[in-house]
Amino acid sequence: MTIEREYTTKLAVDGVTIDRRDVEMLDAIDRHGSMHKAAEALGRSYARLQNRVVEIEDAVGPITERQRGGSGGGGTELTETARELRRQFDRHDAALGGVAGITESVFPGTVRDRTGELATVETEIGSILALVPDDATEVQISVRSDAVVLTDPEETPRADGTSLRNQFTGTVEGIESGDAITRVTIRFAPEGMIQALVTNASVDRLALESGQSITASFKATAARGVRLEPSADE
Amino acid sequence: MTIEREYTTKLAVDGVTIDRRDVEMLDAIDRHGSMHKAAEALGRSYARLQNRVVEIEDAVGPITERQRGGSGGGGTELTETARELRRQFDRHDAALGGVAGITESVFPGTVRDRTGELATVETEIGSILALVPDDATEVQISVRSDAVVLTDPEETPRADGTSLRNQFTGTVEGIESGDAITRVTIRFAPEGMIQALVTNASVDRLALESGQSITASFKATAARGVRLEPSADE
DNA sequence: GTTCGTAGTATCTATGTCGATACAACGCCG
DNA sequence: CGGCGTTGTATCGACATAGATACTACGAAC
Repeated sequence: MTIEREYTTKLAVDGVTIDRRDVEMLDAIDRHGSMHKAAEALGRSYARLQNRVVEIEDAVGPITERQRGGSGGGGTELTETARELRRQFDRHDAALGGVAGITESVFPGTVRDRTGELATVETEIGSILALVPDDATEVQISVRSDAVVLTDPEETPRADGTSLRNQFTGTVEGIESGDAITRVTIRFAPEGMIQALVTNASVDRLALESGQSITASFKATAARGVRLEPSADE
Repeated sequence: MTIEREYTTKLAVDGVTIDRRDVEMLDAIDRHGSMHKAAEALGRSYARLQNRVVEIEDAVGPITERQRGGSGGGGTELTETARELRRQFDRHDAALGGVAGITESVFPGTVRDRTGELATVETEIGSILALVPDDATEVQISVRSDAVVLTDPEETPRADGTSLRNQFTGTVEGIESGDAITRVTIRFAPEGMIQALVTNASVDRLALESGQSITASFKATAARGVRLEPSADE
């Protein structure tokens, strides 16, 4: 059973929800200069596409300047609003894509102390400071590998000079290098492991190799807890 | 125009795509012990719900043990597979929720050097090492505030002792404290700004206050570029 | 004033999803 | 042996979405 994490990106603006299809529509209008050509290029019906443009404009204001008649019969141009929507969508989509594509390290544990949404969670690798949902006590802490910072244990700054609240020292167990990015697997004392994504250059500078001692740090705000034992009976 | 970033969470397992509705269905079955009661509790029709269970099982194997007849008429229990699906979904959902809810700092810039997906991007605050799409040259770099590490400039480790490839020193401009988390805004020389999410405890330990000099660092793998000038004409 | 390619609008139809309904099959229990 | 509350299955209709089609309106260029 192979599980792939997926998602769909949306923007809720005023009254409407803009999805990928809408953004592709705006893109096509921008490229072709008319809604008719955009519809044809996308394989959509002109009528629906035009309706959708009006629907969005009713909610968020003008996203197009549409002209009928005139040289060439008229045409449609995007407004700056439309371009801003597209940029926002692309950024959000990239952020979500980052989450879906990146490995995470998972540590089951139990919540000890709590201050608001922040809590100390007891796990197999030690205490982790993380964001956890309000009512949870048994949780899984998950840490995105692109949030894990590696440092030489010798030079790791004193804990009070940084906002990296979680620091664990272990040994390098695996190194998988790509074109520019390397995935480093670090093993802690009993059986915990964490993965870190770092640039190849960082691998060189830290002179990482298997068996070496290394410190992995991550921020409390980058560690998220998910309630393990589910939903209370209602 | 207020824009809210939204998303829908999905898991693609073998042949099917499992969404929030499916997970809520599994949850209800688990709580009530039967598909009939689950359907009633969810306000769904039993027929559709049962069809969906079979549909999922055809793709991923048994997610329930269903018994008809017997004491109480029978009932339905979840398998461990179903529980694992639910945990995966919750983790993924939490990760996506983190992205959607967190502020990002955005820096427009132009790509200089590139090695695979990693590139040096020239921005208003200086050179940023970031992940950028293959064909882009004009990009927006966006940095999640929960990935920004704050350090005392005096104690900031030498750049070659860490995998934090991007370091910028500026002055604290704003501090907004919540129950447990504080959002710190840092201003760089000309006009660039970045936001960092840190624990309140970190604010204390770094003795953060407005006007103070501070170093903000983030990993190259946590900085993502989005193509600004869109899609090539086709 | 005719032409042309566009915008704008209304209506019909196909499609897919889901609830509603009805009924058979099952097996323990009294 | 009948009752009961399940699972299992088939069919119908409601609803929303979108394509297909047809027609009007527009305005510069020729």
